[in-house]
Amino acid sequence: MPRSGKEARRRLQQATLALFQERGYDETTTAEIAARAGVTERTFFRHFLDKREALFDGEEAFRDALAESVLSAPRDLGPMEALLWAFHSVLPVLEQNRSFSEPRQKVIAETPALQERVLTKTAGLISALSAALHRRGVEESLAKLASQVGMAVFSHAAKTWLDDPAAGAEAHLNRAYIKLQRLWPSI
Amino acid sequence: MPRSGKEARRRLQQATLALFQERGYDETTTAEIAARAGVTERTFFRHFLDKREALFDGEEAFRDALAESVLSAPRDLGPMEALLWAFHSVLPVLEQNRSFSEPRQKVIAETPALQERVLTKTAGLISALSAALHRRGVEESLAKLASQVGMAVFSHAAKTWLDDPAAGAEAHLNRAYIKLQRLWPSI
DNA sequence: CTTTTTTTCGTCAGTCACTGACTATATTGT
DNA sequence: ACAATATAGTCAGTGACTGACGAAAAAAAG
Repeated sequence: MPRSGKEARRRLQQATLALFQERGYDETTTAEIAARAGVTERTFFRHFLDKREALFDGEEAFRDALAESVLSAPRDLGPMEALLWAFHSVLPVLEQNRSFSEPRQKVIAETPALQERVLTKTAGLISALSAALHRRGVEESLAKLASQVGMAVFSHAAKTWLDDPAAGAEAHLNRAYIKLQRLWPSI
Repeated sequence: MPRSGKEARRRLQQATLALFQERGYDETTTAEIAARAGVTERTFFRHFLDKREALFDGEEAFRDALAESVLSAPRDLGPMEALLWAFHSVLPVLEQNRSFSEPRQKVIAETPALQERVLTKTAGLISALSAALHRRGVEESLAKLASQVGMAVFSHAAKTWLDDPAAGAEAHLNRAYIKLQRLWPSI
């Protein structure tokens, strides 16, 4: 077993997903995960803060990319339009990781503890988006509201896309935004 | 010590909030909470599913009240208007529990684990609102989107109201909705 | 008021997530 | 080859949470 650091981390991620699929979250112990990855339980907790976090690696990079994208949006766009611009720009990342996201989503769907963590990750994304909008000159509380609404649209699109990938992520995102606009028929 | 069930439950809630205030969440043990409530640790876990839940008692009733209110809204109201109607109808509950909510909010603000639980409670509210809207004839995914947006408005109003109670909860809710509408200048 | 039934609680033993402190081994740079 | 650094193993411990069982109080039945 190579002591290369990042490889052990990858093996731990794979082992985590695999065991959660096979036995379920509650019936999987961190010791078992470590064992399958050819590593000690202590090493698991050096790479990940807790049992759940192994399934959410890379969210930090995704968050930063999203915030960067908001900042690089054309300056004449309003808050919601800037957010949509950013969402569209990260869709390739989604389509890239589909093979990993799909089984992950199934595990999460049947595990309340993991759903709870999804919510905090989403909250982190909202905070990052909100901060980015604020740096674009949007008033703080308005930026927060816009980010929450935007994330609702994006999450909705991501979900419908996972259920029906044929249409393409782009189309789902557009549809989600149209649905939102229907809430105010005057738009 | 009376073995009355609900009184022990109340003492456990009070002890939980008090100890979280004094020593912080992480430095408080469930055994200490139980001891202050004059009860055993085992009893704590009989009343509450986990260490966090003692701070979130009553949310279930609040959720049901909110959903009921959505269903009892005038039938000619659109989704967002029905939600706002429901929010306004539960504002008295908020103003009622202010003395309890205020210290609770402070503890939550400095405890990530509790913030995570807030998010799941909020998600539960959104689900209930969404189901209620769906029973009003709103298409399912649109109901979910509307509920997310609505909860964003309500949460925002609740927060600003806790920071500045002078204006009254009603005013804060109206202001929050106006802020949202500013996102689409054409409304 | 006594007996039976139900609810709530205490006790005990155990599992498992997670941490700190220390040591060992591999990797990197000189 | 040697020191410096990063990563992993070992060990002992804390604390949240659970299951099983018996005890005691409260409520219901007689």
